[in-house]
Amino acid sequence: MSIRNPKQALYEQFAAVAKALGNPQRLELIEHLAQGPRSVDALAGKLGLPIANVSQHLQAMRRAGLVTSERDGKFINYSLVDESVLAAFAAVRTVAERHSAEVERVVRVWFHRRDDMEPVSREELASRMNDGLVTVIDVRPADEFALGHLPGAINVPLSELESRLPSFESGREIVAYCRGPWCVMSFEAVAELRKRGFSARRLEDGLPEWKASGLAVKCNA
Amino acid sequence: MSIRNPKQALYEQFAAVAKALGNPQRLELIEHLAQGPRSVDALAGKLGLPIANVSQHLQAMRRAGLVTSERDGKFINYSLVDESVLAAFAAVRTVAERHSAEVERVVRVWFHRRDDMEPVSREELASRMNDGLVTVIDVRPADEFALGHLPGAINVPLSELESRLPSFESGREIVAYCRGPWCVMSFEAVAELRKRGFSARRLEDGLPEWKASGLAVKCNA
DNA sequence: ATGACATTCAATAATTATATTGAATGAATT
DNA sequence: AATTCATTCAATATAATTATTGAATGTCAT
Repeated sequence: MSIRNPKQALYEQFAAVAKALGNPQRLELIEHLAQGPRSVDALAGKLGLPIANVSQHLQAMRRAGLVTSERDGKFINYSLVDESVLAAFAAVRTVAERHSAEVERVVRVWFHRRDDMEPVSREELASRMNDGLVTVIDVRPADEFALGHLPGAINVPLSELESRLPSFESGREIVAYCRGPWCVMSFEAVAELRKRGFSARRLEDGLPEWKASGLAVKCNA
Repeated sequence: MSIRNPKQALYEQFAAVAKALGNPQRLELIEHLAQGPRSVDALAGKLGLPIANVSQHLQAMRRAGLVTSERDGKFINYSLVDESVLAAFAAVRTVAERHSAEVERVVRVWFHRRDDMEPVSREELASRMNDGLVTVIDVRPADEFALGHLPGAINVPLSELESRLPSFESGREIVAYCRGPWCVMSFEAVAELRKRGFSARRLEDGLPEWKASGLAVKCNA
């Protein structure tokens, strides 16, 4: 590394952070890490990528100051360094959402009509849960649910949704949530539920954002 | 480009935005564009880079949806697409500031003691300006000053600071600002002023943040 | 100690990013 | 129409990123 002036040195540091965010796999890793600490192995399983590859990505993120790691027996658990990483991800997403026609197109093509998917705000959901007016389903896999979920939510992994449909009260509104604002699982759940005649909506964003806004989270540990 | 699932497609879009932020030159361009629209030529002059190089960076940013361009005669003026780009830059900076020991080191080495450089908040400056208690100097070059500055600020480009020192009232506090939170010019101005016995501080952040927070801006155009 | 397992390291190949150069384009001026 | 000037394009060389493979490291259980 050559001698630089301070301005360049700072810009390089900032660019290093942005660069660490500048890869689709790493963003997906961040979304998973936003749920809580995870081992390399668990992350590799979730993303369907080779372990060595995930390890390299995690190390790159550690170098940039996005994640930290801690050994726990045979496992090494990575976690996000703090909420500022999620805030940066969100800010990047905002730029993309506002300006990239491609994002709009993808959302529209895969999720049909955007207004059909108008989400429930956290505040609205919190108050309707208090009044007992709504069934909240967490469509993430069981292992992620166990590590933290909305109090009162029931875990209905997407793969089990169809088989568990008969157990839902038909008049009652259902709100689904998953990992985050662009996690496809809650979109798919809502689409499926509506096809079967249920009144269903998504929660805005996902569990990490719920947690970040100071609302209660329950955990099975 | 291969066929992807929607999740991958979205992550790729988000990553493209982060990637466009992931280069020190481009970040510096963003800081300049935060002051207002600029031509390729003007930007190249400010950064001291070849015009073709700057043109390529700007095109990369345009592809990612960070900037737009508009022809004005011989010139093509680029501008930031909106404040969300600055918000993303700020979020990235926050991650870097919190977690990168290197940033801290650079700041400390070049700016001596960090607490010496405690900035004035926008609110505080606004009220003290109202009371007429403070001299506000804009240490950016004259061309940037002309395109917008704090009302009541006087333009003292860093290069002219020394020769204009005698014109400053010695009892009065001086607040310096420049392009943004990490723009070195205001740090240097404050250091110089203090060396000469003046009471001087920096404004937190710079002009774009002042503007973004809804405070008035004056312009010579 | 030995084997099992999670992770990292090292080496490689393929892809992508970046800087540089000079030519091409397109708008204004003469 | 010829010139000037800002910008872009095209071609190239260099460097950085990414995925992949298999070996190495470190921890736990037996």
